[in-house]
Amino acid sequence: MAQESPTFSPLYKQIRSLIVQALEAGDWQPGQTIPSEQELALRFGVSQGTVRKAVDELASENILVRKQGKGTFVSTHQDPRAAFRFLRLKALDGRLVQPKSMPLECMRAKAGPEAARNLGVEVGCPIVMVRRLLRFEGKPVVIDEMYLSGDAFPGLTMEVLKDWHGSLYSLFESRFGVRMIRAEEKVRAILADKAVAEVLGVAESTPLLSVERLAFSYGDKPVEWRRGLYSTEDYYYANELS
Amino acid sequence: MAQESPTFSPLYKQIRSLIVQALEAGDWQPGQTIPSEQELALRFGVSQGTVRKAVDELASENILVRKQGKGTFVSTHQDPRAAFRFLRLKALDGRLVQPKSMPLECMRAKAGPEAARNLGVEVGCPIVMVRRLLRFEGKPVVIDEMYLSGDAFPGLTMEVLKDWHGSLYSLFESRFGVRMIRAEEKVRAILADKAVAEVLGVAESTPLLSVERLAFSYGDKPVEWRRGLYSTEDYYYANELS
DNA sequence: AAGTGGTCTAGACCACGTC
DNA sequence: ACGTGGTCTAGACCACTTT
Repeated sequence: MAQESPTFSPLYKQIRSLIVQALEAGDWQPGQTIPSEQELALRFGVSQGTVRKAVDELASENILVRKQGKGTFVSTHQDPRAAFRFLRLKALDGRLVQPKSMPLECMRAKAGPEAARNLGVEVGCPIVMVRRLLRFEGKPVVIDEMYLSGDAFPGLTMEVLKDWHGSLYSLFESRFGVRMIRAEEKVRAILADKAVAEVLGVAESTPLLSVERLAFSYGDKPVEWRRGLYSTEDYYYANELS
Repeated sequence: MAQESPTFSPLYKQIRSLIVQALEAGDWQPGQTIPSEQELALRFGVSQGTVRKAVDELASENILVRKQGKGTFVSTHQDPRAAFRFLRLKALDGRLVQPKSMPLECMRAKAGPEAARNLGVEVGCPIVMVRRLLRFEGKPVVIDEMYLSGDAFPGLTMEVLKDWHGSLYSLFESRFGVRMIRAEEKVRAILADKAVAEVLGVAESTPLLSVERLAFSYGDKPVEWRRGLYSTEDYYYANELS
């Protein structure tokens, strides 16, 4: 037999790709259902079982959400329960608290070497820098500074940020069509400098978590690089190992 | 029809339980293969597809490992590549480094209220306390203090710890038959006190990660409660969000 | 060649939600 | 009653490893 599959890819992986392409193209919007498995099977010319395996994989990656009896939905950052997915903070007693975001600064700039490397663009490309404060139960807990590809976020201004009540990722999703799929975080411990201490309402030299995040959209494309400083006097960063 | 399934449980979940029971009973040892899907299907009187679904789930939880053409294996902490699973530290440049463990203290005691609550035992039950230092490339980076149910770890002494070259979890697995399946971690930032600073070779009041971990064995039984202090001058705590 | 897991199919039936 | 996803089956064939 000819060994004709050095790039062998199972059918369900190809179906998976087709579904992701449709999501990227905006054929199905966040929060809405996608066509039924039967219909997708017909459309793609495969059996329902093969579509099922593709959807299973996307559901396990939190890109789709299955609901028995109702259909399969495109996951959305609008869902308030999804907020914890990308902000792993819990109150010391384990409670999940919904933070409120307060923008501090929003400016357009050119990518420096570090931002360019992380975002996978050329040095000097247009980017947007956003600084904001997160309050939990009224108390400032997180200060974030993030860098976004300018091209992907036209018209992102201080006013837009101020008018938005919800998570940043739900703004990105609904206003700019940019959906965060996964992220990598690097956590270290640092000391609060004077400026940060003032904003967070803690003493200078208070220990803080430094959480550097690179967030990816479809196709593992990096679209956001951010660094957050977390005060962990009343909250902790929760993680699950398995 | 009678609504006879308030406690409905799919067949594959039951098969999953049977497999976990066999693992708990020690029928199949870490690193070894389990019987083939065909054989399990025969033994349990279900189709191969149902066994497959059960095994799929256990593989996704890192309890089993599938290897095409070879069989399905019981995962083991002996595998050096599995060390990162429960110790999420990488060098600043992203390299994975294999740490060396150095025991500092090992004593038996009675559970205080906090340890008892976390381990799910009565106050006063026998426990073992272990303190140890982790070195990465010669440098001290982590100091750990852990509490274990005394009953589950008979004969765990300083000598045993000193003689062991490998991860603690591989020692627990091979010598005591206790296998860690998953864990929850709470991460905060704290300041090094004088004693800790000395051991880690950093200045007093250096910011450190405080990583509190509760580790579970089969059946979500808590068996280890530990707190680690991580120096993040040369390493970071890596996490993947999705 | 034989044995393992991996993929794909087709069809039956169950559980859940909506009409 | 109907449509959706969820489970279960039986069988065929593919890809990988070992004998």
